[in-house]
Amino acid sequence: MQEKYLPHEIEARWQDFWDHHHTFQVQHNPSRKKYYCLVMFPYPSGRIHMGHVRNYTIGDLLARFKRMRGYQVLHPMGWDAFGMPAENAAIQNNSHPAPWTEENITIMRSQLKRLGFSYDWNRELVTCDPQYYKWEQKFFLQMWEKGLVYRKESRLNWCTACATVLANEQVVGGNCWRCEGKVVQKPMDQWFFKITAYADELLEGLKSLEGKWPDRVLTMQREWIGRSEGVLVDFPIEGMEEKITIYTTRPDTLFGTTFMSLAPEHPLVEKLIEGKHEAGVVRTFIDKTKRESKSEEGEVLEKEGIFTGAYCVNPITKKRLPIYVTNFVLMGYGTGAVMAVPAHDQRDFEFAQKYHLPISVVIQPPGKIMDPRQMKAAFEEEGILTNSGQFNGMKSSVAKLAITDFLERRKRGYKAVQYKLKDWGISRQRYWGAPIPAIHCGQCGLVPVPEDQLPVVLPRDVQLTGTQGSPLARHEAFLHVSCPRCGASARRETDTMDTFVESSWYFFRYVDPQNNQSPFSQESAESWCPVDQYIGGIEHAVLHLLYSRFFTRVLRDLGYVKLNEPFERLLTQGMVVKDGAKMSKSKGNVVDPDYLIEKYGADTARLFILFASPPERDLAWSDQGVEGAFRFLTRVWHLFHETVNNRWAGNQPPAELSFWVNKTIKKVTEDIEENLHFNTAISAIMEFVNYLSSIAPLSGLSDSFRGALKTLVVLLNPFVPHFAEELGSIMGFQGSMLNYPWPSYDPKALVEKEITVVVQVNGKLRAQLFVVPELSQTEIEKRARADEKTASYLQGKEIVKVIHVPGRLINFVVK
RNA sequence: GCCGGGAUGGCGGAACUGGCAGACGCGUCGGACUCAAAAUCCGAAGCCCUUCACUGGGUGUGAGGGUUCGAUUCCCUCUCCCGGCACCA
Repeated sequence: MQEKYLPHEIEARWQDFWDHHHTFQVQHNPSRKKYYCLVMFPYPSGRIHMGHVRNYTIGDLLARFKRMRGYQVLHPMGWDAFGMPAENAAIQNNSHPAPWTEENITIMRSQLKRLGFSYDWNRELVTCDPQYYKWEQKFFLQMWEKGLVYRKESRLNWCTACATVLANEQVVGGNCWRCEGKVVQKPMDQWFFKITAYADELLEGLKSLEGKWPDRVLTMQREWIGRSEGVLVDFPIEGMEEKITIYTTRPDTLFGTTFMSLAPEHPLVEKLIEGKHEAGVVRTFIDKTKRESKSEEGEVLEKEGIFTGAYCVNPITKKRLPIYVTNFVLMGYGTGAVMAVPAHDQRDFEFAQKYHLPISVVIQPPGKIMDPRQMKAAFEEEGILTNSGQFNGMKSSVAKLAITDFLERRKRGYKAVQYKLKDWGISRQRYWGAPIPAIHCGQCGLVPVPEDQLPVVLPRDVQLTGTQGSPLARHEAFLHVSCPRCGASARRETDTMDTFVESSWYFFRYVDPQNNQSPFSQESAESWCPVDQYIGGIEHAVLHLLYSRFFTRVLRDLGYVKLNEPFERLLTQGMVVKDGAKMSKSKGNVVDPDYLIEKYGADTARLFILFASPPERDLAWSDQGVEGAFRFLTRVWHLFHETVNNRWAGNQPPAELSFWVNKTIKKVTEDIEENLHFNTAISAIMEFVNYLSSIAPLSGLSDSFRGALKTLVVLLNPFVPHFAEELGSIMGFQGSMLNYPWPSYDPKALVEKEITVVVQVNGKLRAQLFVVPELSQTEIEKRARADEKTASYLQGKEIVKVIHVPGRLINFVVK
């Protein structure tokens, strides 16, 4: 055994060993229990950063631990390879996204290998591979057939100078981020996935994840879906056939409606103002609002509106209500029309005050009378109905039902459920993505690409300019096709899919990645899915995780899988921060993983990351902390070195050695398995090492001491695998430590022979007694009183009460 | 504004079900080794006061209050920090 701990030599050797012995390859075996451990796959952006290292270290620890616990573990890795950075880099370097992506993958793969992660590299997948996105195109066609895909006009950011669609984050202050050209809202036909068809199910499904996913992720998804129950109510328009339908969650306030608010884009507006002298000003107002509505994020605009000259009628009171177009009603939610109840809705209240519209109180707080003239704000809580005809005196909750019922019976209103969730727009006017398999035919309209023509391969021979729109639209060979239905010459769809589509199902492909007959066999999916532990950043709390849940249900309904939820447990790890900020190039506070590996080795990096904080919290980087981790490994190394070289003379292991061994096994096992608190597991190992070092001189030659070292090596294995493999082989383990079972502990060995009982007087610590666990209260009390210091506090006092917590403390309450 | 999460030494963090607060690590200080330094090893330490010293006492988990023999832990009020949502009718 080397005297010095030489991480590089050890790590290279064991990485080779694992490679040659195919240690990480896994084939499903129905007789063994399975564990699918997945970390969110990376975008191949260039090099691995500390966030990746943290993410993958946590996954690797669990994968190795579970394997030692007797599971067959699926632990795959791949690349989320489509996306804009590749395209931007290509534009900048006048090259192509493919080689850029491939080079990055090569670099990052070798970095991951140097960190010693236990991936089954045979299952590696790359989403820009036609053999991958082929199946995605197939899903698209099947979803289309099922009515889950549709086209709709929607407004996009359009740079007039580049003739390109921009993502929201590429619009800077109303201008293009690249050329600073003017950005306008351009309506374009877009492809959508009908995720709203699953809104209720996606919401309901969250219940089954309680306790297994972080609460805040569940809350965020719940709010994002944003379900509300209410009523659609029809308001007849004076002098017109049409009605205005509004959505409200407060039918109990219906009697308090004093005007009507329409969104500027509401389809009835034009009809309402037609031929009226208000038409001109209303149009001007709408134009102005459209320009301003792209307001800065988070800013609440001053409420404004304009009277249309038209009136509608409250279906229940028959009162005549002026119709306004306002800048605060959203077309995208509900019906784009709102019954305005200024007394009980703050927005309507502000608007009514500004434009001197009547305020009518119909809900009174219990035991109070509100006067509209005195009100400073709307009363939005529930209360007792007033000025509401036959519903007077009812509580809001009761009146809601009663009024809804009343409206339904007269066919003036209907119960309705609304969601904030919108359908998923998947069209991207971008080159580097999976082509949408559709054809535009002059005769037949939109025609799906026949399945046997998949994949629709993204052509490689394009020039990216960043202007003039998608290069696919100029690629003659790609563009021109004959219509699969009528044979006429037709045009291929040039939009590509949102890259979130690839990541919505990659976890299924891993179970059977080489399958060229189907996306994956049902059998493999049933064997491995769901993912038992999913690990990734909180930034995906809504989008990626929601889309994956949606896709899983779609694939279930298409007959591919039998599950509802793809990810059984979710761990969202915190950021890696340094000097109080997230590591980033612009802040200049990045620590390069390669540098770390060169200086200390992968095991030190892994140990520090796991030790520095619990996984869900942010990790504060500390160079000295890394030193500390390295120092710990060196200390352990020396402990083994001295032992195998018989440097210690003693052969008398203390009685409590077995207690220590068992206590440490218990603590480490439970911390990993139950709480995923790796930092405390490591501190338990450190305490164990400290103890072993302290007894080494008197017991280093004994078998039980050497046995304890063996246990230590096994416990260290998931954390610092190269290190543990090396010490394991020195201690006589054959092959990889991964094939050795995780140790169990003996509960009998955990029973202590002597315990500490704390003596308190009025809750203040005064003495400690060292006693056998079974000692009676009377005896403990006697000994406590015999203690000199305790006695001095009891002197001259009356003992009111004695509290004895067995095995812990005795407390004298005195006066 | 609404909804979450959090606040513990100089720092990262620990503490079972309400029972010795500060485990473990970093940093600091003192000592050993060394010509010297680094590395390593041993030891000290929440803070304040007290004692020549041994010691002794008080106080302490963001602030204030409450429940309890006993509160980092439970309840109420407040402050600050982080995250999410934000005209959603």
